[in-house]
Amino acid sequence: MIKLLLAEDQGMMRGALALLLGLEPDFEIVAQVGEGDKIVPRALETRPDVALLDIELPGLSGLDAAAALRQELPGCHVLILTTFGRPGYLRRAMEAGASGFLVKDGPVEELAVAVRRVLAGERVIDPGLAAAALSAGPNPLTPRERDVLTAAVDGATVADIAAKVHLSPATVRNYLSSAIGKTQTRNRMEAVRAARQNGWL
Amino acid sequence: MIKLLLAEDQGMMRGALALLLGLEPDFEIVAQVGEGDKIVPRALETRPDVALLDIELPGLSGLDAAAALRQELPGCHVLILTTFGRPGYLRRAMEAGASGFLVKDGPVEELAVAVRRVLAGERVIDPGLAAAALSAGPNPLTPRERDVLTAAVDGATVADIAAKVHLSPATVRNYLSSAIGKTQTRNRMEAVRAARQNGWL
DNA sequence: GCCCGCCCGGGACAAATGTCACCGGTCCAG
DNA sequence: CTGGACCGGTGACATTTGTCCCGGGCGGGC
Repeated sequence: MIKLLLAEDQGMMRGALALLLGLEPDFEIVAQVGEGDKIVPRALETRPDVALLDIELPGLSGLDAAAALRQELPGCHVLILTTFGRPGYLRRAMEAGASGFLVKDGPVEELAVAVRRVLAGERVIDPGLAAAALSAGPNPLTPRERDVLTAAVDGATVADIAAKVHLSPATVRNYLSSAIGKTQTRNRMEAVRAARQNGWL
Repeated sequence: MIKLLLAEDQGMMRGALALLLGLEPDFEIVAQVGEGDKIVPRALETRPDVALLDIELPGLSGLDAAAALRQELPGCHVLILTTFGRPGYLRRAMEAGASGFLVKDGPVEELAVAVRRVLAGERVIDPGLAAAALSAGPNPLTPRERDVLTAAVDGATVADIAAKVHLSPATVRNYLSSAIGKTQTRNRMEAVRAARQNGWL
């Protein structure tokens, strides 16, 4: 019996996947969670063989949870299941020790076969996505530039960002400028967009 | 036998829901589509009793498709199924003649009961969402303000927007200013964010 | 007919933004 | 120990953005 943990915030998706995977005769869903910070505790309780993790989760990110999980429960394979096939996500997933990376666009049948292949020790990654991740290169943004950029989402002013990050407005503008330069964009919004696109956020 | 059409762009979600609904003994999925502009043609072929439509779809929006569907196939009930419970979406769905409005956050079990209730002539709407839709009021943005705002997403400059919408830069700034005023925000990005939030986009 | 809302534009002005040069400090690698 | 990267900050500058004037035109409702 293959024991599965399923982490996904959208209730309907979670329920549907759980039902679906439950139909496989040798699968057993031992835990379902909707928040990232419950992944590790529930995993320690239930000792799954494979953890299916979404990335965008309330609380802890699925990527961070994956890293923690590999620490706490090395026998548990991690399969990332996400809406967005962003190069930086894939890179971070691999660095976090994930065994596979699936996008939700694909057919459902992929899911069960991916679980089995991961359990067999294989790595499951979309070839096109792997190429994109390599061609995009590593994250060029420094931690501070990331902080400032993430604080700049949905139109915060320089003063807002400065307050959020506890920096001088002048410094914030410098970081924004350098981030804009590194992303080869023309303003902060294009920069956050580009950084998001690449999974650098 | 209740015949269903399922429109959803995310392959995994679509497949999972199809399998799930297929388990109900009296349900039959007669069509699955991943693009909005295929909804009406497929519906005309297969004559479903209920159409389950996502809103954000490539091609035609699920809301526009709903309106068209009500025209072409009045006997078919429309059930909107969306990630975002935005007030303006609900309003537009009702205006388009939808019989129900579900958010994907809820449990899967809701889905089948919603389909049955819709078929029984009932309307299925989250009460909290209905209240939000009423309290938010109707869309205050004029068509041009909407155009300019949607062209302003992801950080386009005034010149970019002007080119996209075929307007003078000065006019664009005027529309942006009035949109910012109506949304009670401080800059264009906050305005698009607020407009999005309310489903006014 | 007249008002009103929407459309399209211009000009002027203050504020915000993006860029650049420059400062000092820490810390790490060669 | 020296160069280089990152951090935090300042000041000056040009550009962009947001606001408030103004103008004219079109169409619908009372």
